[in-house]
Amino acid sequence: MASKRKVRNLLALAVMSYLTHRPMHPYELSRTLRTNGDDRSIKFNHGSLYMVVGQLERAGFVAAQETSREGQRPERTVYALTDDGRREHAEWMRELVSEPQHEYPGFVAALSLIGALAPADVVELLQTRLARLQGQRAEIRALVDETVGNGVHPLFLVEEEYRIAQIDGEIGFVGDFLERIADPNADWRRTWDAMRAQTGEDPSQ
Amino acid sequence: MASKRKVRNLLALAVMSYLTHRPMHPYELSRTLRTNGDDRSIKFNHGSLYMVVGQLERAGFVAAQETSREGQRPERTVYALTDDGRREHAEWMRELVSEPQHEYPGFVAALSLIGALAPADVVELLQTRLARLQGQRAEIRALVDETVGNGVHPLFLVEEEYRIAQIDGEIGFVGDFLERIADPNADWRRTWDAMRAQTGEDPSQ
DNA sequence: GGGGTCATGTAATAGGTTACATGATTCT
DNA sequence: AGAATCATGTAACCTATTACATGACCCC
Repeated sequence: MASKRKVRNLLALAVMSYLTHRPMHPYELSRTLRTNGDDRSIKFNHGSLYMVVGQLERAGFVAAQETSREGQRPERTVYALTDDGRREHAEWMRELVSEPQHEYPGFVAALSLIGALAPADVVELLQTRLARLQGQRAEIRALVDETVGNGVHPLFLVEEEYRIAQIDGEIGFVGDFLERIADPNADWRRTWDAMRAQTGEDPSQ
Repeated sequence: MASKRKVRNLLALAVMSYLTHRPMHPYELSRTLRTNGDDRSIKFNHGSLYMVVGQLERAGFVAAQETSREGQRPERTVYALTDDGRREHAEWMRELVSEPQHEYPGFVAALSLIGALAPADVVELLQTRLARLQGQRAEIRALVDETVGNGVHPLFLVEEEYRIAQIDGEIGFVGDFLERIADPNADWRRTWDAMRAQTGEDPSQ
């Protein structure tokens, strides 16, 4: 099922999404994505956009429609979604919503190698993380509240609610982990120290 | 702070981590990563490993130490961590543990564009997701329990506990979201339908 | 009317994945 | 002894990011 999509970059999904409504030229897409704040959810930079549009064109999901000129600005190529593109877009969306994907966040990588650090250090680092997580949570909450205050329905910010749920899960995990290793006599802490003694690590780093 | 690391690929972090203990040649690294199950936490494929080792060498974090030959097998270059490499490794680990990074999971992208799908459909898709999340959770739990049953201390699987915490957060979120849109007369559901009527979407897809 | 910034895109470079290649070992 | 798989690496090909380029508009 995890089909071999011809274009995998999620920016392409956003492009197809906007082209569902009406044809646009790349720069307009770029603007729209930025002002809609989609760049909080999808990695985006100016250069990649043109690349992605090119890929979509080669894949037959969008087609150049006309090249218009307005005032004395350079010519712009307007792209429209093809029928194939419409199908691809819907299918991809459905897949993303229904099938959890295996991903590789940096924190997971670090956790899997955490034995390399001294537990006393890790306690400090995790406390820092905890504070920052709480800060991020507050920022997101503020952003959502402000936007909703301006009359936007929370449905349009549901991805931010998801982020908050993830942050809360992480805060819980970090708290638990800290409890297990903060006390120098705790089981986990002793195991950790013992392992590092074995492999001959410098206990101070 | 969020320094401009010369090598950003997380696979490089794992490589440096293993080279902390002793010098190895790339193929041995490859084997070790696989058998230790690090490929669950760090994206890994055979080809990238050689690339990453090359990058690390150019950056001065590892150095070719000797080329050994065993039996009639091809020659292998053994790499050792340099002092710079040791510093970089420790610093990077500390950064990853203490600073939450902004990342771009596929589900967030889909959520931010979710308005393109019909709410009735989304209900179904989310139910499917929920079931799969529960399946994944059970798999991870089983893996952890089995490994711990074999005498491995749970400290060495802490990244899997983190995954479970994230999945639990996601399950909670999806459940809430479903409640908000499952009932055709719920506030969210009506907003959603109204928006789609405005932009003239086909209600059946 | 000159200095910023907006609008619009292309080109150069670096990063990552897949495919290919080849001798050694093991299995039947 | 031929087939399968392990061991080991290189090369070709995409993908993605950064840097460069250039005319228009706007402010003082």
